[in-house]
Amino acid sequence: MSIAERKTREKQKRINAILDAAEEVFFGSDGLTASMDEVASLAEVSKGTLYLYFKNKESLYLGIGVRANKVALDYLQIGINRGEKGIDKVLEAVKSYNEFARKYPHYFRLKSFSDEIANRPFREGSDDPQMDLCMESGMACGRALAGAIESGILDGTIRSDIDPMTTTLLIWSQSNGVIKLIESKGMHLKERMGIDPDKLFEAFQKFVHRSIAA
Amino acid sequence: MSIAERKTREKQKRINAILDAAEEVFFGSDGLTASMDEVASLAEVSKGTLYLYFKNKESLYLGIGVRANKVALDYLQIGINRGEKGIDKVLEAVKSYNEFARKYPHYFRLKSFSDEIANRPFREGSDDPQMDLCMESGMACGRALAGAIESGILDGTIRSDIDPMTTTLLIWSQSNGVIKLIESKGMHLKERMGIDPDKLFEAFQKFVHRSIAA
DNA sequence: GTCAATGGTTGACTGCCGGTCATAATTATA
DNA sequence: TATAATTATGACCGGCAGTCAACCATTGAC
Repeated sequence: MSIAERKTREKQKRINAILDAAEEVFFGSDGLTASMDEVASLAEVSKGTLYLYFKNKESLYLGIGVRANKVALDYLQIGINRGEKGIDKVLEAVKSYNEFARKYPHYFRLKSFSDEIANRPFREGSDDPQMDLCMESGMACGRALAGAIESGILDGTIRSDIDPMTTTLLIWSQSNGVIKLIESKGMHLKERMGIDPDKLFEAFQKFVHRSIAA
Repeated sequence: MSIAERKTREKQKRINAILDAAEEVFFGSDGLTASMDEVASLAEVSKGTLYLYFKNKESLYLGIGVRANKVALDYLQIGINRGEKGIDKVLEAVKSYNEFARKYPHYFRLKSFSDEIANRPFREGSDDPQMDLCMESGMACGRALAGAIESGILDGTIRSDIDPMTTTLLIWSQSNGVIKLIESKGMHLKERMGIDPDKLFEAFQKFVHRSIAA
């Protein structure tokens, strides 16, 4: 160990420092002024070095996307553990995921963004390691939810005439859609339509419950 | 009429020509090479003129977003008319909206994008007419769906213990989420998860049906 | 301790693109 | 026809993503 290992460790430190800087710049007060030069200077690294660790700007976004996915997974897991029966696990997971989106709106936005580019058509052998990391961490979220649904079918709290995989995808994408709406409409919801965001999400949970409960 | 009217008509022609060019450039073979210079040259207009009719690039996107919203509304309406009872109207509308997204993937993508910027926080008095047009055309879609839901509650095919407005928002955002997933995962769905996109959407319709049917 | 060699780091530089503006052409008005 | 108003032009500017030839530090051999 020692030499080579220390190098790897230092490299990882560098990468993390760069990602820290990138988050600060990309999520900073004014999201428009997000230049690579700024990230470089904030990470106390030259621009060349930046491009040594990350293929391009998109790659940096994907790097943050990985972090976002990890936090999202944590939240999902918390929800899943909170629920007793399978159906509760699912509903709690969804609720917890919403809490994640509320608490880390930047992460949620970036997650959507990075999911989109990670799944972009016609990219088989990706030449960007961040891309693979991002996809893998994204799929982990899906697996967690799928596990909860399967457990619900097993313990009889979720109807058994549905395909677990299909249902996972549905609930996952629906959650993203609803949360995105809440995020983007923001205050407009309450002020111009008289709808409370929390109430809306509760309605979504009921909606899901009616659809999948045994 | 005559003079002033002719001017307005010609102006509108110009705007449409520019939007045609913009669509061709933005949606063209390689979406990456989408420069304003290119739009200008394709519209056979100087760059200055471009900025005479559209505030900036984003404004052009919004302009196309308006077109997208109009087509989407057409599809929704077709679905609504296809359904007999209220519940059928809703399910057919959703189905038809999915057909829209399949047939005009660019429009669907752009619709998401423009919805996002049109709803961006802290923009009250927008100084971009395209923005207002885009918002209005987007809301028209919501109203159409809301109408269908309300008719379903009235004719007893949709459960009456739900709030029409809330349900409209839910179904709308859920549809967007599911379609976006299908769009973005693309072939991955079938090839790597063995799931047929059409089957997935049918499952979504059933999901909705279970939740809102009386 | 010296000396390559390897791997890591730098920042000036390039090309491109969104957006502007002084000028020019065209059209309306008198 | 002369003048005013409107509409069109494209050279130009600033800024940014991404590159690259030169530079520096660490390492391991002798």
